[in-house]
Amino acid sequence: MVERLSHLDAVFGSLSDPTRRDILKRVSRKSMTVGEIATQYPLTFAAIAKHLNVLHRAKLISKERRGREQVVSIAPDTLLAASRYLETYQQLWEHRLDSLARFLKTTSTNSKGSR
Amino acid sequence: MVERLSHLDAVFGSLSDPTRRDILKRVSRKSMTVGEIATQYPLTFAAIAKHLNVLHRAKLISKERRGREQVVSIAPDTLLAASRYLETYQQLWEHRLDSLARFLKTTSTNSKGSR
DNA sequence: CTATTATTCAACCATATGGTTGAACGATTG
DNA sequence: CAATCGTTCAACCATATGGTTGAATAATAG
Repeated sequence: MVERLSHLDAVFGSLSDPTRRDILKRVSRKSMTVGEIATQYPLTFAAIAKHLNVLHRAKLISKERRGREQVVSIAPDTLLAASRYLETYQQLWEHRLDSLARFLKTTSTNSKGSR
Repeated sequence: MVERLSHLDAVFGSLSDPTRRDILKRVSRKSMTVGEIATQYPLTFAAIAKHLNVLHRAKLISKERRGREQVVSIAPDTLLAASRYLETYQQLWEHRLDSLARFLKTTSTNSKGSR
């Protein structure tokens, strides 16, 4: 099921860093080991490991040990939840705009161009 | 069109705080003054003003002076951009899952009636 | 002009974050 | 077992963040 809502802190916090978004992009195309990921950036191995921890705590990725390597994969459900969250806002303001449109329509037929 | 990509840092960073998400929720229903918003939280006026600044820099809200008050409204386009961004990830992994499904299908027809 | 209301700015504090280096751990290879 | 490869952990540093209080500004009311 969808996690407690405060989980969104971690999800959006993770997404606020460009390196982490880039890691997520790469991993969403193809699962990669921690080492493979680390070579793609001008940062230390440890820095990348930290970013992966952040993504893991937010449940945006999953890790699976394969021999001595650790394979990182994307965790689609969490992204879906975040996306759904933003959609609710869209619905809210779309509803508002609709209401405004209706309001303008009814008042313009009613009023004599006041204000 | 859609803002420079580093803008996403600010957008997701803004969304990572529960107070700011709540402000956004309230404002998405109805435009409010800074003062009205501030009374809704157990924080100082200044703290709320800071949160509004963060949201404003991320272009998630807009402010408009009305007399001595400042009216805060939601800025739908930015939310839409963030939502679209997450959707591209969904598409990426959906594509991956589709590919996997096709792969499994073709390999099973190749083999001798497995399953 | 003065007072009042609404908001912003500035200085400060505590904690979180993103980065580093170097040591430690876990699994495989010889 | 020892050596090695891949990864994690710990300590540390600089800067960012979220909060406070108190002073300063902006617009209206008297």
